Amino acid sequence: MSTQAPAPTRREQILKEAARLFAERGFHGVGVDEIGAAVGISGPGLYRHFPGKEAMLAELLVGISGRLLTGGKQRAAEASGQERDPGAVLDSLVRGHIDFALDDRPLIILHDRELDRLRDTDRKLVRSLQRQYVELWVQVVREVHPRLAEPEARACVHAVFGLLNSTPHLSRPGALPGRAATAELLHRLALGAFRAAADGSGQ
Amino acid sequence: MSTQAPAPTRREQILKEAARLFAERGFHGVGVDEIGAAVGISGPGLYRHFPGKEAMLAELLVGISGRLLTGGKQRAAEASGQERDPGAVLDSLVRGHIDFALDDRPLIILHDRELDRLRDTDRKLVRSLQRQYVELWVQVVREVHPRLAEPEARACVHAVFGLLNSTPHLSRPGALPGRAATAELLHRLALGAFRAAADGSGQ
DNA sequence: CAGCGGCGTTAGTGGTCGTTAACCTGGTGG
DNA sequence: CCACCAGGTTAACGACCACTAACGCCGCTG
Repeated sequence: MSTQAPAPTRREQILKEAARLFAERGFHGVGVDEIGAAVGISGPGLYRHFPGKEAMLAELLVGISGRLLTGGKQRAAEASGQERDPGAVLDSLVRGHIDFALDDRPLIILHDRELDRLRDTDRKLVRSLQRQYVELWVQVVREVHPRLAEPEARACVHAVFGLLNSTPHLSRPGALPGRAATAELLHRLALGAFRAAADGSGQ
Repeated sequence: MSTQAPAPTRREQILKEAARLFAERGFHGVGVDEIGAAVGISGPGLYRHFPGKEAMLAELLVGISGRLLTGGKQRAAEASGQERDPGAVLDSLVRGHIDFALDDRPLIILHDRELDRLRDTDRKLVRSLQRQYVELWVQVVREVHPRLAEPEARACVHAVFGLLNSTPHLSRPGALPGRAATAELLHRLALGAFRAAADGSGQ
């Protein structure tokens, strides 16, 4: 890869540590002094980089929602030469989401846990990005499984997100098989769930 | 049914409202005055019923973990006449968990979100109950799908919990099909996920 | 070399929150 | 009728916390 960790800026350090702490103890459970200490500066020094504690959370949530969406759009687009194969697109979406869940565990946790701590305007933005991401999935799922009506497809997508996002919640990471095996397992679980939902009431 | 809502005691009112508020805004995000106001008394009056705010959370989490476990044990036991059918047991476990997730949404949310706000002793108790519940599922899943090794089965169970617990997270309940339809859909998703995981790498 | 702006620091400050203290009140049993 | 107790009340206290103020250091740039 050409991107070789180009010396993380202070802002990025702060965001990374804030994400970890917020995920561990909750937004209200972490003080600014702790965040500062985690990057080697203390307390109010953070205000040289962010206008406030909530701004950090907002940037984290907008960031991850945006990256999920753009990643999803990209995968949906690049797999669509003429004669696009919907199954391959869904496959790619699932794999991309799994990579996210396994590599950015704190962000995935924050993403559906601390959304309500945002100001109205930020929360609306994040929700909009999340909604677009869901709709992207719904569309692809319905191409692969045309028997699924739209509300059912949307419910399935939400449920599968719950499935894919479940791994970060495990306290000790050692409880899982290796990363590759876990990814493969989640992949099978997700696709199997969609297929079972689409196979109608007759099993 | 013979149980016809036998006049909820004050303690029960408090627990119910506290569960709702904790689920909405997080343990640290809710003040004791709000909890009091939600049941018509104000602030410190709660201390006639609980030794502190954390005791409410502890009772909620121990309560739900315990009820999940005893419910699961019961279902596993009653389905096991001689010639027990593992598929039916798993079916029953899934249905029972879905009922819980759909009927006690706040508790399900708290259950995997605010565990870390407990004192050591309470947290250990809850974790122990959760672990037993997981192991119960793992055992049944491996009877139904013997090809699954134990670590994989455990990972699958965690993931399916994530799937089943995903519905409470949806902000507006109106986004789903009716309760029965949602339950049926979740049931198919869960069993389909297990089956797909067990069907090995060949799809 | 002067000055200035980025990036810290420490010392407050106002507000919130969990908890305790002290007091009140209506029903109940001796 | 009186004592008591369960279950409230309001007032206050101490800790904590996000944020601001005032100041200091240091590497640029002109």
